[in-house]
Amino acid sequence: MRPLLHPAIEDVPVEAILHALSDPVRVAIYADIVKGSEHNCSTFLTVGDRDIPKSTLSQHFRILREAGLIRSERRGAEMLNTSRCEEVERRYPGLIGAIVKAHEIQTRAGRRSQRKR
Amino acid sequence: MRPLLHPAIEDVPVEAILHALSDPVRVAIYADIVKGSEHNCSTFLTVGDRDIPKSTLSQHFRILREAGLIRSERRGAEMLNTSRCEEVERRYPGLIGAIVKAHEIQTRAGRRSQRKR
DNA sequence: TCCGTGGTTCAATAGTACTGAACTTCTGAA
DNA sequence: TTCAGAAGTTCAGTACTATTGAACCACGGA
Repeated sequence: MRPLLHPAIEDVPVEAILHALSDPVRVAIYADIVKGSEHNCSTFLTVGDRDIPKSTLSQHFRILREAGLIRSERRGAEMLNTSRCEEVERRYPGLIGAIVKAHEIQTRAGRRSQRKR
Repeated sequence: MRPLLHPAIEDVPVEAILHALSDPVRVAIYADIVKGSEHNCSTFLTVGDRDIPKSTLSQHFRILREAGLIRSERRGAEMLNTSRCEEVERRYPGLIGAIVKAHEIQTRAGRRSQRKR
């Protein structure tokens, strides 16, 4: 297996970060990781009410990783993913916070409008 | 020609905004429009040092428009594009500001490293 | 009414993303 | 040790999205 790639934040264009977070599954995953607890990939085999195949999940993690958003470390058989938000914050202040907050706002609004139905 | 679609901000998912701004050409265009002046599309027939075909440009504007980021109005033969950032700001506070700022930081860093070469 | 300018639409092609199947790596049990 | 199982990755085929040239529409002015 090829080694995990963790680019320096300086080498990550904003576009890559926005692209990584422009997928509903990936923001959901990332928002969860940012909350602070360590996660392995299998935590996310279902996101919302969708089942995600593990090959897809693996790609999602790769994209988050290569956008400099998370750090993945092999721990035995599994993988521990932690957020790199301090680094991102240093380079692009306020960016991650605003996106995660926007995601929360949307999630709350979504739950409200679901209750109405 | 079909009428221009301007969704209500409430109907725009964050993912659409991030996706719209995850393209280098589109952020560049949007950053310019946010600065406040009105623009028609042809202003952007070259972005940076790339030539953009006008069909492509038209699609980029459509994506920005359908992400709720800009408002386009026909003025005679041309199109005036203005930013809807107050509305976006009301729904997703801090988001646009952080992204535009990140884009500036990157542009500055890019110019610096080009000078070094 | 015709031309030029500014945009859009269409359809073909190029480029990404998703996913099942096969594989690797590690752990724990027998 | 060996084997089964759990956690991920890789590959390759298919499905989706983006880009772009060509043809078109819409308006304004000569």
